[in-house]
Amino acid sequence: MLTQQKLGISYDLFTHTDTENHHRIAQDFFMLLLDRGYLYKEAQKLLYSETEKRFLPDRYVEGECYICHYPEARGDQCDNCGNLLDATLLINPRSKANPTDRLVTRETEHYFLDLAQFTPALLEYLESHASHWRPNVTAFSRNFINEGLRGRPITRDIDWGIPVPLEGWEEKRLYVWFEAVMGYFTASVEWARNIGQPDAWKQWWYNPDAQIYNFIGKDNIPFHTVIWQAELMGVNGIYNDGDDTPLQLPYDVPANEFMNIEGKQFSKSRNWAIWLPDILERYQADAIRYYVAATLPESRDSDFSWEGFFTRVNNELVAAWGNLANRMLTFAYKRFDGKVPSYDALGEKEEAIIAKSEAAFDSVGNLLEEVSLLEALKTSFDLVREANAYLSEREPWKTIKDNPNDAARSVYAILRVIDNLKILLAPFLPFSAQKVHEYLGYEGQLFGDLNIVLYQESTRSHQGLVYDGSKAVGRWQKSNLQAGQALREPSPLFIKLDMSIVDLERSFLGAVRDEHEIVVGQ
RNA sequence: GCCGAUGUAGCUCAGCUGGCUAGAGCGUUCGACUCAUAAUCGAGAGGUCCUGUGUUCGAGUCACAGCAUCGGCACCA
Repeated sequence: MLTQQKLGISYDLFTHTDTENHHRIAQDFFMLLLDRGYLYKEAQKLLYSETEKRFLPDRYVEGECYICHYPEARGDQCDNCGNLLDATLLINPRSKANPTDRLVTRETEHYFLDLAQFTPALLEYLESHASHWRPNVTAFSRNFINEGLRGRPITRDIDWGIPVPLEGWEEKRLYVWFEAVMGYFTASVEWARNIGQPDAWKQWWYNPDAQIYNFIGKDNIPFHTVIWQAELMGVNGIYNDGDDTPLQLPYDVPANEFMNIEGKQFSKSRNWAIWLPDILERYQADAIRYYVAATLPESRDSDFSWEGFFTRVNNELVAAWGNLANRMLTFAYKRFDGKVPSYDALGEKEEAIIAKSEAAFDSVGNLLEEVSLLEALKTSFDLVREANAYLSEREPWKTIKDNPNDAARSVYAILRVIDNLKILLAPFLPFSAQKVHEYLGYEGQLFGDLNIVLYQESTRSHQGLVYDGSKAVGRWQKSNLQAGQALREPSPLFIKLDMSIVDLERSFLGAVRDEHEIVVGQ
């Protein structure tokens, strides 16, 4: 949470799934689905470890492949012949953790979510959203459904997690994926209660105008486009006192592809990773945010490289936007008596560039809504470049000598464009937006505060990251910058990076980490 | 193996329902400027649009086949 706070990622409420609230609602979901006939019971055979006294998931099992007789086949798939396997058919199955352990096949009973019942409704849901979804998400989900939905077990023989609320099922728990996605719902209920308006969550879930977006990685697509929808359809009307407004389904599930590091996949265990708490000690949050946003894997996998970080931060963020803001704020502060210049009238060029920056509120706003974040960022940066080009043409540093009014007009126009850009870029660069806001002489904070709050329930407590917007003055609105407004003394928005960071950061990749030096974020 | 996505300048990526003399940013070359963190501005060079076959007056865009990368394939969260 500390890391998210430092990065400026805001949530109305970022909470846990191990709360009483979440447990209670997840159990209510389960019972309602059961009552309505969307769950069924079935016995299945699984491998059981007599020493560990528990059933082992396939991934913890190895044995001889019953197809090609490769001796090291995994429980779910054989790496030699590539076939998907049934773990209970493995020859001489053994536990990975404990190879001498004897595994036996035992029968166990579980509840299954009967996804097949939802097939027509799910397909209809998909088709009605396909036009604004990313192609991969739609195609993948459609295919997942058309392959035929099977019942999915939603309970497990484990001793941690949410208890199954039925007599005789005390030894079993709800399957994590069945209940984890409910966090979207349960968190909103918790939030409503926390702010003292227990029904406020309905403005998301029972409001046909609300649009729910779930941001995920591509590996989680079916959970967020099929299973969660089925669960929601199944509990339609829950907690709504007989009102027949339908429970809202996600409007968009903009799954991202994967971001690699220096050409290879992230791996925590091999420390092929970037530790946010670490790099937040060394770099500005906005620099990190800029690079990640600019290389976001929106439609294909992308790569986080330190050389890329270095060049994009220096040549784009610092050189284009940071420099534009700094050069004009400094110029105005030094040459116009520390004030936003006064001018008699704006010329055509000034009107044009201001109008263009104002029009961007619509275009960038729309791009953000459709989650075209790369394009949204690019659109704002195009404007930055245009502002720089305008300055080269108008040259206020020259005109100020013999035509101060002309210079004033130019500087005013660009300050106003900068004021607009501050807001247009704020979703990406909130911290530097705040700086620009202050240098321009405004009061107050653009964004509210992110607080880490301790919540007490009857038997336990948990922390939440909570956004308090009461002090926020930032709005998605055009600038109304007043001539004569007193500026504050500016300084550069961003720190220019030294080339040495590239080799330095690369040297940390894959190296042994000294755990004592880790700044733990959460 | 099956399914899906992706494959376009050195790098990162746009190109929706076929009309492109294939675009942008960065890098690179040349020139200009000096208000600014040696930042900025202008001009130029740079591409058998993964491969092959086909449909079409016309294909980066459609179809089929293949190759490569990534993900999913249901008890891993």
